[in-house]
Amino acid sequence: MNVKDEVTDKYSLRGRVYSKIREDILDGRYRNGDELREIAIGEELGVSRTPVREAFRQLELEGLIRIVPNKGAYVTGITAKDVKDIYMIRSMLEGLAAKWATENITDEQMNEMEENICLSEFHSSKGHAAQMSELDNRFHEILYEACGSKMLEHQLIEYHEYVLRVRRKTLSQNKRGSESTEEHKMIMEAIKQKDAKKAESAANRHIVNAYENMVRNGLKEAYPEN
Amino acid sequence: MNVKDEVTDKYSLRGRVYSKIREDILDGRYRNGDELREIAIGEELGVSRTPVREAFRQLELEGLIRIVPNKGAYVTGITAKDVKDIYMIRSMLEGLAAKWATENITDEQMNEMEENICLSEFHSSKGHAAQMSELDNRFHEILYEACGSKMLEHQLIEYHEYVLRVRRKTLSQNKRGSESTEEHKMIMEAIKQKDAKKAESAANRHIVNAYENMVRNGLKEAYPEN
DNA sequence: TACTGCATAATTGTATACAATTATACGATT
DNA sequence: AATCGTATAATTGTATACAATTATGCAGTA
Repeated sequence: MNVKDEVTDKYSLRGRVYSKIREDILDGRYRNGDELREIAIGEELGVSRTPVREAFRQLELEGLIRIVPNKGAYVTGITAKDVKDIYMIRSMLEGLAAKWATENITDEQMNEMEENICLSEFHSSKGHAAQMSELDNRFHEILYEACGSKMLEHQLIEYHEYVLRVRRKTLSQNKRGSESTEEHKMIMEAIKQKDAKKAESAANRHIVNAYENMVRNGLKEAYPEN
Repeated sequence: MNVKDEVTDKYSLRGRVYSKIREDILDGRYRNGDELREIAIGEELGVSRTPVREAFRQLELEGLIRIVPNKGAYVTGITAKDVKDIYMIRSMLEGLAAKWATENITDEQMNEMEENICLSEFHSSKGHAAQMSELDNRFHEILYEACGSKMLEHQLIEYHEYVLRVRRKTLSQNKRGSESTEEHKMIMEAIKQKDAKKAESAANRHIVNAYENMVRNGLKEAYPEN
């Protein structure tokens, strides 16, 4: 797949409609139990029902809405507990990815990981929040690619996307930045040493720490209790 | 939600068209790289392009096909390695579910689990393959419900569905039946004793054992190598 | 032969029309 | 007043029409 394809894909109507509704659910614009009407959403986005319906089917598969046949689509949303569960699940899977990466990472991926950490240390010291966020995302993407499993990569990307939205709700703060980079470094070094156990536990802890940081920054207040 | 809703739900939540195409991919009728044409599949199933397109969007989200805009839908399929990866991922998540179940299982769920194992022992001794299969599926469903996490349950059901298809490809054999029941019993007892660690490791091992049994029964021969 | 350019066909993307189902309003009946 | 039944409206499910894009075949040319 060349670059043009990727761009086309990303901005195609299909993707756009799906992404928009998904974002609105994860951002809390549509709330738990809200009924989504095909025509209303279509008009809002300037499209017909067809692309909206296709998006609905995807959202249902993802568990964000529930479609009752011949009745309608109802937002399932996510609660504070869901977010916690996702982080716990992700902690395990991220550990598995780190473990597998010790066997499967390529030299090129290893290099990009080291470069990523080097840059993170720089921008962290400067307090560049936007760059830090970008580098953090990229670190995890590299890890997912490096695990050598299409299935695990696919799964982790899905959870990571959840997290990107959730994080918007909590305050971004750069104190976590240096801690996070330090943890990335530990994961990277364990992978470099091919120490599977160490890589796994470091990745486990990293995600749990990220979650606990979010809780301290008002996650509970941003999501419904149940 | 009454019974009728559940039934309706079961057959349309993931529509008929989606299920059929998915099955055909997982059963190997469509092979890696095959191009799926909306009209052809629609005619085969006696529907128009609209439901087929909706199914395609879902299958793409699941990673079973890849849609290139304005070109077509191409089967991604699953390889022997994918199956292995899924089992390893599922092993971890099933362990997590068992761990969480020690805290969240209801008396009713515990009872059904015990009943399930009792029946499994009976049908195993009689060599009733169909009942064994049904009871095995149900055991895992109970475990997923009992973990008390919508997110984890959703995820495990998805993986479990994969497995249902995959298992068809390997010979079902009843020697595994008694072993499997024994393992279920260990998981159940650990949950009953609220021994989280024991429950987790027992569930981990159970899934790994199930995978190894599948390998012994010709999994590799049933799927493409890469 | 190999390659280019154009016309045609095939396929997907989107909008719309119609059918099936469900929700709602309102009058009749008790 | 409350309830039931029916007519109407609203909404979803599916099919089809048309537009946009891509694939294909073929004549012409070097």
